[in-house]
Amino acid sequence: MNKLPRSFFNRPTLQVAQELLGKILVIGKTSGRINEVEAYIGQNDPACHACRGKTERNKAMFGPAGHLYVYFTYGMHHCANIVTEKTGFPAAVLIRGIQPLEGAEQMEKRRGRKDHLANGPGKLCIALNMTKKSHNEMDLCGKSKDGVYDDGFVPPKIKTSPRIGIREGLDKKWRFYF
DNA sequence: GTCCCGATTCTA
DNA sequence: AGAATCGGGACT
Repeated sequence: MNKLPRSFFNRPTLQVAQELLGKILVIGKTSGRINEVEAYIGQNDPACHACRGKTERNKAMFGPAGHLYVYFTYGMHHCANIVTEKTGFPAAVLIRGIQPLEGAEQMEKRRGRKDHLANGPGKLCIALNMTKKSHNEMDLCGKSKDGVYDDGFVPPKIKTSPRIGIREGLDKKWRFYF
């Protein structure tokens, strides 16, 4: 399996988002195939956390591509994104769903159930044990095994829709899944 | 310092 | 349809 290099993420976000579908996200001893993502792009995207500028929370989005942007929301959930585009341009791809591969048993334990292990951004962070404290700003293109891998899998026809759970920017169909 | 609400999830 | 639950960010 090839680990995706920083150059993969340092490209237009919509392209990165679609090409992430079918790739394998590895975090610690758990992994899964990405099957749902959303793009959040820059200061002109009203749904993007960075639309009103750089803050302590969203600063990872302004950093180099290939790093994680993990944030805490609704008082109880974490969501994980992979930063895209050049340093200084705030954009990222939210990972909304994966099909569990390695460590499924561990994921079942963390989730406390055997189904719906990682079919949502909050659930996925629980399954992979990702938190803001431990994973925000982590580099996925470094020496560590954590990262995104290509095993040659080609996803079926990609579907699109408006992004989930937002109030503005519903005109953009930046959710991709299969 | 205060106030409002969220890129969610689960249950009823 | 509604609750759970708390930190960030906009604003006083």
